[in-house]
Amino acid sequence: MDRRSGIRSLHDEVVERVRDMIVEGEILAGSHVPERIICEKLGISRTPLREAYKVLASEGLLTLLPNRGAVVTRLSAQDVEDILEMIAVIEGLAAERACLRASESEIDVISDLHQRMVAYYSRGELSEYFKANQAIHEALVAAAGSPQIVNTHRNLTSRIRRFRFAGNVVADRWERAVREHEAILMALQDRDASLLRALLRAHLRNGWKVVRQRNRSEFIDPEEPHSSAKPLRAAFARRTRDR
Amino acid sequence: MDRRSGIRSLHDEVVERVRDMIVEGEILAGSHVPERIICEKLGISRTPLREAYKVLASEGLLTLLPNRGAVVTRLSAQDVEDILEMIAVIEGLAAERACLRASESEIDVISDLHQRMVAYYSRGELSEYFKANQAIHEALVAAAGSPQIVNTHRNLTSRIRRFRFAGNVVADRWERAVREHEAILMALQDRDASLLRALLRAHLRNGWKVVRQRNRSEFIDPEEPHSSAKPLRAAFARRTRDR
DNA sequence: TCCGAAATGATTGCATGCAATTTTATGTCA
DNA sequence: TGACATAAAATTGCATGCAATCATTTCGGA
Repeated sequence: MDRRSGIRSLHDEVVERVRDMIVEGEILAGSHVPERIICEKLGISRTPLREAYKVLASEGLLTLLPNRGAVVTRLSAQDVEDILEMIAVIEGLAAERACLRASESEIDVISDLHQRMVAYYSRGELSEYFKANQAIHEALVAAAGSPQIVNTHRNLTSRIRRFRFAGNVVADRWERAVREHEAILMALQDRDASLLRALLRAHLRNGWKVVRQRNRSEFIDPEEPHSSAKPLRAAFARRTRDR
Repeated sequence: MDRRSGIRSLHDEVVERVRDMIVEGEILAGSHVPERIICEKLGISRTPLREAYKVLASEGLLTLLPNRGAVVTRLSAQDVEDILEMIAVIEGLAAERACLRASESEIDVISDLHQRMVAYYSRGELSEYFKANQAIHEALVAAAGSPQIVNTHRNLTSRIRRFRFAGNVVADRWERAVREHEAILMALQDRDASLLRALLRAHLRNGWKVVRQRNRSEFIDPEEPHSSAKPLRAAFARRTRDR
């Protein structure tokens, strides 16, 4: 939680490493994640890993089954939509605050980020574009001046980040996303809170449409939310066979 | 996280126990919480406790200082207000959903809870009233039919539950709170989402006014967010000497 | 061959131990 | 007495070990 000290203990590092593995798809949704495998991959013992698992479970990325290990949480399309709706209202709240109390220099920083993002777009640098994009949303929330809001926003975005990750963008959507961002920036500069809120909401919705199309197979049926025993067994069999 | 299995592992139990200690004020905000003390109090070893600490820190109730242990997070008045604002928009989102998709029987359950709560009120049973009150808010959010929203709502409410705990109610506020709840229930029965949202928001705001009055000394100055200076000073002296 | 129970193997849950860091106590010098 | 450095004690971070639980396999019987 507390990121202001430069000292980073091992379990903190592990939380980020494992989170990245999940977000970047290195570990597939629904798959079983035995402690030993990750321990060996990271070269650590089980204690800090287990502590990291607890944190990731509390963030909603892992689901811990008592005595049966951890699985990467599978989300239904409805789950993703719900999380996006929550992000929308939280960003809306942040937007209102930001319009009221952000300093001009804070807005200038966001404006700079935006210009940089546009540059990445025109050069076709997708990965850099994504980072800048995310930085803008974070900066916008941060401009509300509330660590609590920043925390909650980060928690929510981390749950669905893997769906927004590279590969989930098509040329058409990319161009529109940039235009939407332009409108967002202008609304912020005009400190038009209600317009900003509406634009952010639409931006999130539009992004979701694309993700939904492309990842349809990824989502589970909300009526049967849990990976049955079969995939566990299959995953296990595969692993033991592989060595 | 997964609450449907009856099996509760020790660290889960510990999370709840320690959370209750914090929420109920047994451990004061800002105080240092050495592992050994809690271990002995609960009769467990440090491993499950440390895992619980990580979860509570990720929920925002504890702040972990690397190599220096855990302190109960102190919130500024602004922090509490920000969290309440987030609860308001999340409950608003849930309200909209609930008005759209809740079944009549779900609404009836909430209505029953309300009647029970009113009965506790008229009998002056504060503690029971609080439980019913909380159950209503949870049921209302649950009526939106989204586990994700329920999770996030619970996470937010747990951060400030200690401020709403018993003793924070005065007769005048109590009566008004009951009346507000009556209006809330009626709006839900009419499935009037925008009215419901406004009522929930006002309800939260009014509750906050009272808490703010009564707990003023509890809150920290947002500009100086850290606990006691004494232990920090020793660490600082050492650090400066070292370079 | 198929089904079910005991045995085997692997994995998780928790306790303990040791090294590293921090905090407190002690001692020295001005 | 007070400031500073050193020594001792306490606390945290991580690794390891053992018991408990779960998954798989083996074996016996129909």
